[in-house]
Amino acid sequence: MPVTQSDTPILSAWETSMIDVFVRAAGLIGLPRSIGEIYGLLFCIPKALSFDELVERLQISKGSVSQGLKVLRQLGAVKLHYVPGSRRDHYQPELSMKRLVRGFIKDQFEPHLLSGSERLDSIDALIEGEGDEASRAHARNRLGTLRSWQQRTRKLMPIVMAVLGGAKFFDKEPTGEETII
Amino acid sequence: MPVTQSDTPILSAWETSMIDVFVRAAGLIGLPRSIGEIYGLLFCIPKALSFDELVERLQISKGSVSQGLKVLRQLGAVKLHYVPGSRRDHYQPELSMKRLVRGFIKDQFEPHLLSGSERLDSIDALIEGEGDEASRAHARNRLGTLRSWQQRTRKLMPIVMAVLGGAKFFDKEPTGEETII
DNA sequence: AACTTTGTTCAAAAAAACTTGAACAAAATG
DNA sequence: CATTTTGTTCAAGTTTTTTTGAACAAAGTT
Repeated sequence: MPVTQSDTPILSAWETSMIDVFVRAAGLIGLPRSIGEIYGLLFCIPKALSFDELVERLQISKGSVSQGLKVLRQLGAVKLHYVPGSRRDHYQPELSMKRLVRGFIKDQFEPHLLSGSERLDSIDALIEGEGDEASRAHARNRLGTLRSWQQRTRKLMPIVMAVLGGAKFFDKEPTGEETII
Repeated sequence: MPVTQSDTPILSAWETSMIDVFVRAAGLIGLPRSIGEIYGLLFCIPKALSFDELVERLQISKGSVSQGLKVLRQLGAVKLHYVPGSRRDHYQPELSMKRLVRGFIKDQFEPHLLSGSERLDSIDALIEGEGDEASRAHARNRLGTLRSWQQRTRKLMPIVMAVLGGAKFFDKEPTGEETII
């Protein structure tokens, strides 16, 4: 018997649209379509879904679902949900924006910031071994600009988290311990 | 005469490292390597560079430079700099982090947020035409979550800009008009 | 222990993104 | 107005990323 596309659509119209939103959002932050689809479907459905249900309803390969869930777990964007009487893993979406953002920053952003600092130090060393004093001065100056960008980015993170959590934020400097939102 | 790689390197060691930093940063925000290279070189050099100088020193094609500069201009990440006696365009990097970030948000982020709002409205409509009341209720609920994420993202932007500008930020709510950084 | 279920891994295929360079347009120059 | 200079466009080529699916591992069942 030829395998035709089932005539009862696997996803409803609103689910398809919702998943589309997440696919685009994933693209925006540099994640593959399949990850957007997986999170999107979990976001739509009231109950926890198993691996197989994701494969079947999204019509994507086991490989993609396996890798996609791995990344989503790393990011803290999905949670394992125990389902009595089933030995399959079941997944639910993390719905706290704060936790989602924190996971993303921790996993994708901070590592780059960190390695960035080391790289800047090594550039500092290279500068001293090249050119005349005037051009070294300019180079040092630009490196300083870059360092200030890094610092400001670092300072920004806790503020972002605070705003998202609705929590109070305290500046680390003793001069201005003021509250935000 | 065979064209061998010139033996006077076109980029010094520190410039190469610095450009590497920008190439990685570009990747982090979803921009191609060539754009990181172009901005990176402009960032290193004290004087404004012409189109041709970019092609020659970076050893990339005219096409890449042309497209790269187009994007960088859209983002406001480079500025045209008039050089007397030359009819070539000369470019300088935008060095204000605040302006760089604003350009990026305006160009790459806001459009998605906006179209996102419209999409959410159309999902709202789709929900009403499907399923039983219980599942519609759940769907509306999740849509609400998504809307709240959008709103919070929107609220975040001005705060980010304020922090980057070193300017004072005032909460819109009359309850807490407190200062930050 | 053999078999089934559940999920991972990874090489190959497919798709997407980026770069190149030749053809082209626009404007200045001789 | 022919020529040169300057830069853009876009089809084709290249590279990178993503997806697939078959082979495999781990753990539960009979």
